[in-house]
Amino acid sequence: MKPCDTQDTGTCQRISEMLSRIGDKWTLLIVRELGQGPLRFSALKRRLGSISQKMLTATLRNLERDGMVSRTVTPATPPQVEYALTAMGHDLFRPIAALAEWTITHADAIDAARQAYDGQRAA
Amino acid sequence: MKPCDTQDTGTCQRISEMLSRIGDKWTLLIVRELGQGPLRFSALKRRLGSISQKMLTATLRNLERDGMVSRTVTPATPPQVEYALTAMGHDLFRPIAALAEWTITHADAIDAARQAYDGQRAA
DNA sequence: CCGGATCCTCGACGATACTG
DNA sequence: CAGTATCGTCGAGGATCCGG
Repeated sequence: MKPCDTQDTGTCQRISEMLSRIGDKWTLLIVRELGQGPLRFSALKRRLGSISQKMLTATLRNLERDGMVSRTVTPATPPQVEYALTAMGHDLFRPIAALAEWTITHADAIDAARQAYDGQRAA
Repeated sequence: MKPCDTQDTGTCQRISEMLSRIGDKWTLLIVRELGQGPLRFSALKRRLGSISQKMLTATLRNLERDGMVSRTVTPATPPQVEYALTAMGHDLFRPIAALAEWTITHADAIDAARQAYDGQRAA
């Protein structure tokens, strides 16, 4: 029932690792873009706007290594590289969407809690 | 359907923020412990083993500020402080459990993808 | 027992310049 | 176009000491 209660420590760390990956600065945004269809490197970079090439490359490498994203090179001049979500990558959407929905429905309550907490400290 | 597709940028950032919080080094482990019942500061620290007091305090403060955890002080010598999940904190379990389940069922596929990726680079 | 204050280390991330 | 390499910054997190 609970995320880790019945799991051994290794499995729990695994879950935490997954959360860290998705919770990092760019993964969610990249997966979001690719969720709408394959994109080339530059197109992806343009859509994300403020990301550096370094981080885009690194994040894509991680996603590729974990089998979430496929990388297809089309030999040409200039070269073309297309990134797309794999089946597993798409699958990942479902549980993330659940967490997203939870966050949206609780956003007001969280804000209220923060204001209450901060207000109390000012006194 | 998708986590952020239909959401404005602010909401998407909100979701990312939530993922970062849960994905940080200690939050999941702490929430996991408190999910089984309230605990005092030292007991929590003992259970987590390798955490520093600083990080335990900081993480608990964040959770308290967001309304996920309640902090109850019992005046005494020595002082007693008990931490417990709030209703909202318990609620958080559900979407996290979904992600945990996903991770467990795909763990083997991810491992295989990593080995394939790493193996190819060695050549 | 609880937790604040301080110092230090280290990895994430960004900016820039360079290559096939 | 799609990267790699290098450098610098900054904050997360650990260790330790101190106070209520």
